[in-house]
Amino acid sequence: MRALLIMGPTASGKSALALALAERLGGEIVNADSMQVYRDLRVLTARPTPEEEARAPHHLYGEIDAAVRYSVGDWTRRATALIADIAARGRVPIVAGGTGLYFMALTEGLAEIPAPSAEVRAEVAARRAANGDDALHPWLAEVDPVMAARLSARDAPRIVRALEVTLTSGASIATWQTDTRPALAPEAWRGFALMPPRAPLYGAIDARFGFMLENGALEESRTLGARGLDPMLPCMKAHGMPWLAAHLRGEMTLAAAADLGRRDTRRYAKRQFTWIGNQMPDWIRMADVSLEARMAHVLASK
RNA sequence: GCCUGGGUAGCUCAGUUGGUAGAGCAGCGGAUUGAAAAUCCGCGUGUCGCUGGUUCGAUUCCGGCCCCAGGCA
Repeated sequence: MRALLIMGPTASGKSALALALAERLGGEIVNADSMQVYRDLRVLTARPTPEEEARAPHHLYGEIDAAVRYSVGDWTRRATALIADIAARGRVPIVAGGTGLYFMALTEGLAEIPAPSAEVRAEVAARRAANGDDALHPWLAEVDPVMAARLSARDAPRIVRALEVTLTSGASIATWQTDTRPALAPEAWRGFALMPPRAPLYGAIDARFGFMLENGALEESRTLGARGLDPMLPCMKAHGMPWLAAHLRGEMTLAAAADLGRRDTRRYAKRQFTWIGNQMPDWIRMADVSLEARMAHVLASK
């Protein structure tokens, strides 16, 4: 069975569409959202409810602890195996989520690169802590001029990654990345991108944040915050979490935290539109807004 | 009804002694190969309330009108 890939900006209704398709086609849903893989913030990350999960098989939702630094590589290996397994059982794999990089890893590929050694990671972290972020780019220019030229001097996460790979493997990450092959064959999938009008989507984002707060988002944040985890961990960066944490520390009002959470979410939606528009040229764009129209659209072109 | 203050970007405002205007926030465009809901790069998006007049030229000066906030009635 050909896999159906459903991408769209946050709050556009991906989960509802995936669920309706799964029920209609006998499908199983695979999560492609980098935050919904975590267990801790069910409400704040808009994960499907237990009732929704009971209506069709859901995979890769809420199974990772917030203390884990999950990655696109971890996800891609799991998702690829799951998609093959679902298809082998004669069911339709429906991959739904908003993380463009995850879909890209599936359809374009993710290079196999040796994991940086613990020693190198520690060395990079130590030098970063000692000399500051500004010292990272000059260092990269010494050991990997190609990547240094490619990256902005202020793009710390990518610079750190490039340093770690080069120092561990002895070869530039740019070299490793040239060997990239799709995890899914082109004929094995069909991609659909939800492209609703922007203004109403922003309205939905704003409204949803209020709904989240009314349904336990603040308590979730408090519980996660109480664990005292590194604020740089991915799960700690979920939209709203840093601001709600600041509010819980008494640094801002709940209203101010909510406004900032909404703003971050709107900006994220904009980046997702950009990703779809420029990284997913072959995906079928769907301007439809209603679930019925979207269902008809997908069923007609799958 | 009268007086005063104010109408400039989506919002809050600055400014132009007359040469079609700029900050913050919001927003927009782009990048994206193991943190990607991350991270980074780029961009003012404007009938200066409306309308006459003076002027080579008006958002700016003058007249009239409209709207908003106070105050006096």
